[in-house]
Amino acid sequence: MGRAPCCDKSNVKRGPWSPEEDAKLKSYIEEHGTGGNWIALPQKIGLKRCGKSCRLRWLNYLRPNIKHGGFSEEEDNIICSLYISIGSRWSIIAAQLPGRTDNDIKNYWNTRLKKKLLGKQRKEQHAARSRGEAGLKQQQQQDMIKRSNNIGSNGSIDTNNPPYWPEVPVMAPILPYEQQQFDDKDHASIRKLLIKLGGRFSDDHDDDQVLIHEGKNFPFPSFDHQQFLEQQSIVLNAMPSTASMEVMNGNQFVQNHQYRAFPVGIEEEDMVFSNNNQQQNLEGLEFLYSENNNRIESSAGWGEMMMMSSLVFPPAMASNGVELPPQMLEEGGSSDQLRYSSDL
DNA sequence: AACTAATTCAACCGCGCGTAT
DNA sequence: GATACGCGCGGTTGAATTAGT
Repeated sequence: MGRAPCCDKSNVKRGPWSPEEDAKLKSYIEEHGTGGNWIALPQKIGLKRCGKSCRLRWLNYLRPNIKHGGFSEEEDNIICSLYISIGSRWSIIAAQLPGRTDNDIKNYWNTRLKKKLLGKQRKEQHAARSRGEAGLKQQQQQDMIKRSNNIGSNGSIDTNNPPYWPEVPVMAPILPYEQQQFDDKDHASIRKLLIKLGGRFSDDHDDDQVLIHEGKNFPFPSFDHQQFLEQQSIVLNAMPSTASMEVMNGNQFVQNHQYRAFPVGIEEEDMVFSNNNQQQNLEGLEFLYSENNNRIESSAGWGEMMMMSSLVFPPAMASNGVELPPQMLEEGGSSDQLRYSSDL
């Protein structure tokens, strides 16, 4: 035999609460309290609601000093810390965050925090894989330099032997959130990552502050965009678009720089587009360069332009152990091909 | 502007537990 | 000890909103 329902479902109102219902419930509880019996409460007030529904409405929305949204970094860290030690005990976690309800925290975790954390985790895995492929990439970089010689000093291209475009790597498709499976393995790996981060969502130091900046507010002058682009323009015309700072791999601060780009020697009007929209969207061709490992992290583009996503930067950084021949910089990196945004 | 997909979050559901009888 | 009942919790649903095409 099944469990008896807590109320007559056919005789109670369901769905969103009206302001009138809210007012009735709020004023009654503020004046008389709950009386220790939620089931009997709606009858006393004259509400056609299930007692459980009244309780939920009061606890999650009507009771005083409830905060909605706008979770702080500190709250994120508390949630993550507690999640490590006790798991999805939302009511206990909520008890540590004044003004927050278990329902709110649960929703926040499921819709945002978990995703944020999984994104961070996948980035770490990606970086780890890339470190393993460093040797192979170095070879590709040298190959690219050789092929770049086929760009003439006037910017024209030897069509029989065009500049090097590495093949686009086969990547696992990024599924929409609903199609991603957060099974026990994911749950375990999230916990593992959180433990690694010391229970904090953000792995910043106590005396450091993690800052996310975009566009012209980017405050880190130590990265020389002009020099960087001059070095890279053997392959690309590029201009800085946006930049951000984040923390990866525990304590290491990393600056990411986003650029708009197209190959050197290929002017905008020379690009082959499969439709007009792509031409209009040329400005949207972007890639993200990570100072951390001297490589492109990601890109956004259209149609044929997606080949950009596989570009490996020429070994301009000393850590690669390979240096660009000076004449390459002169040939490909002339200032008229380099567009630099002073807005940054 | 219209349509679709993705995201958010309030509300619902059913189960386990504690307590009164 | 057995039963009934209400409370509280975590998981899930679906409407509303927002973002993307």
